[in-house]
Amino acid sequence: MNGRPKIKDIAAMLGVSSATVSRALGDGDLVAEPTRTRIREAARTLNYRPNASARSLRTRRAMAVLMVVRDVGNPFYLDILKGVEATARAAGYAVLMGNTENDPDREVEYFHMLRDGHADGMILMTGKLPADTAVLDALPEAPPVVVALEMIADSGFPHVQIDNEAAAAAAVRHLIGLGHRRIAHVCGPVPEPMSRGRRAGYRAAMAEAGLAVPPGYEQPGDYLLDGGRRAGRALLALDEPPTAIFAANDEMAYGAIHEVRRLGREVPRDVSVVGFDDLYLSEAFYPPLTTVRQPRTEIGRTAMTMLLDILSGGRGPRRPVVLDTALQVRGTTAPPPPAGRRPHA
Amino acid sequence: MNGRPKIKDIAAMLGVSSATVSRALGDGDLVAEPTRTRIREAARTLNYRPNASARSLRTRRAMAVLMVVRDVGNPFYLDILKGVEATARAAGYAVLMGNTENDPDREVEYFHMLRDGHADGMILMTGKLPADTAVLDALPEAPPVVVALEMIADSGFPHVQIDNEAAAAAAVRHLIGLGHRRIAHVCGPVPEPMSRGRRAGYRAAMAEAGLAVPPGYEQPGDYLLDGGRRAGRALLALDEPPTAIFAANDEMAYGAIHEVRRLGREVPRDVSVVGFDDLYLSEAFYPPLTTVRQPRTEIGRTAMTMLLDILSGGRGPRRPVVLDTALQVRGTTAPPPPAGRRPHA
DNA sequence: CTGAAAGCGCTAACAG
DNA sequence: CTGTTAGCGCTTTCAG
Repeated sequence: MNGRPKIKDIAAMLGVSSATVSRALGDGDLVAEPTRTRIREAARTLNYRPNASARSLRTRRAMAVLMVVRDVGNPFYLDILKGVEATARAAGYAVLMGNTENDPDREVEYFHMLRDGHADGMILMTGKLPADTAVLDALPEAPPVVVALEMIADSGFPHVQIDNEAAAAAAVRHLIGLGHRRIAHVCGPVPEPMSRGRRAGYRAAMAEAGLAVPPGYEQPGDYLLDGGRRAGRALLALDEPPTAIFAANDEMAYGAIHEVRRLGREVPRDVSVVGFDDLYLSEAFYPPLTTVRQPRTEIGRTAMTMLLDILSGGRGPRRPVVLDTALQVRGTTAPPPPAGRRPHA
Repeated sequence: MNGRPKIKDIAAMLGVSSATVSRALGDGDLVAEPTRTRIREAARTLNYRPNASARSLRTRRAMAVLMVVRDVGNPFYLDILKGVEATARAAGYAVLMGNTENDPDREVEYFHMLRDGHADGMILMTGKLPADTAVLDALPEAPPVVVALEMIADSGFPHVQIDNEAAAAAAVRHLIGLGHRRIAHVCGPVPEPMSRGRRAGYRAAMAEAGLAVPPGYEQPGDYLLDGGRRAGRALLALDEPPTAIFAANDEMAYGAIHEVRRLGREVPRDVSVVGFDDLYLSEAFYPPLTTVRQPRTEIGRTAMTMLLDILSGGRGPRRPVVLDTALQVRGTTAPPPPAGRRPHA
């Protein structure tokens, strides 16, 4: 049989109408048992599969969702994608990858794809909405969009996230508990709510322990390796360098550790380091990285579940869904060096 | 304007036919200049976007490709995805993610998606074709499929890959050059051509240097952290443990290093380790991992470029495209310990 | 250069 | 329970 078979072919071959075939192939039992099995068998023999666009055009459902991130190359998104994919797939949805690279044009483009029927819904992980609000206005009142991880102020979209502030505070308290008093923080880009949240947690934990945050103890960062390196270098160059560093993500923690070592200090002997994310293979690092674990797969799963709910008529949760984090205490944290042996010795 | 505008709306509003609108919005200059701009402006004002399914149904092109991997959660695929995405996007194609997890049903499913018009082409990175050949038979004679990275025997599909054997041999030669003579290999799953290739390279380099591969020096592995750990443990337990280990991928190299350290040896002082892949952040590892770098982004770019060629009528390269690898010599390799100080001392 | 008309393959009224 | 009919929104002959 050349050229994929269509419903019409099956109908003709079996002497029924195409409507009957369509119904027989669907869920309900709107078709009498004998014909139904005949039709299904014929379909299987012919290796029939409904044409995707024809069906979508008719039903107005693409059976696809769009997962939009800032950088597909970032390992952070992997497990989230995994959770999204598994949940989507179980519900019969395909997953389209969107990558914005912070390009406003692309950000808009993906919203367009929603409107033009490429996808039925979107999971947004870029931390912002297109500046060009025309796109948003063109969407229906309750667009099938779920925001994951990153707060978008006043977006009104349902979202799933973690409590960055609480998690960061817990990480810093761990360091304080070990006896550290000079604890520095490598921030993420501070315009972003996520970075601010983690910094707020750092500040809160310091304040609650009566510890000062000396000038230079809050280093700017970009969530990248090099930013971590720069911050590490700057911190060790201070007159009173910290004995512990809390980095806003694992990648910067790696960078900081790298630099600390390059300058002849040891981790955690001279300087303790805590990260945030618990990347794949962070446990394989040496020493294994102490870090805040985010339930990434579950974030993906939850976001997709929320989206599915919305797509089937639900409104989605009215308040943010907050998932639990857990501090993974591993090998990069230890009590501070004895007072006589400052790391800058 | 409620409800997305369609061509008909624009046509009515401007007093032209919908055919004219369609043409004006297309590429060619089949429409007189004045009307053409009028139409385009109207479209922009209305925020018009053609309906994806309607267009696909008519043109028989989904403008989407499918990238199928065995495990979306594996960081290895990240940069490849990045290359695919960038190239696809530039050509106006969306990227659908496929994840098989080695499930034969899913493998088949993605081929179906090709046939039913969900996607126009596929980049296959699973290393195998569905066992159920019926699916394949149903495809056109030259299906728009490109195989990346993994050999599929006799598939006949164009493919892009690296020379696993040569790259592995180069890695082992590096160890030999440092003076190592007792070099072990942690294999990937040996049924896979990729794993066999790397093992073949290991054997070839050993043979060419006149070095023996004692029993137990070829450890089975699974490309996962734990497999690396197990292999590392087994190797150090040998009567004559190796002074160097070549792992078939970075992840197992990490596992092996982890275990070597747990047993009180140092890397590279007592044991040198070489990986394969050069994962994101492998340079941030401590010590930075010596490994074989694969041009992952380029692999993705190349595969997608080949696919685009096929989709526009080309036949694709008749012979495999082989991209270059490069050994990254970093911190986990060093000359072997002096004879008196065997690692099992 | 533009319009009229057909039709991609499917599903959903509406009848019977 | 099944058939007839219409139409989703677009592109593309075919005429003019």
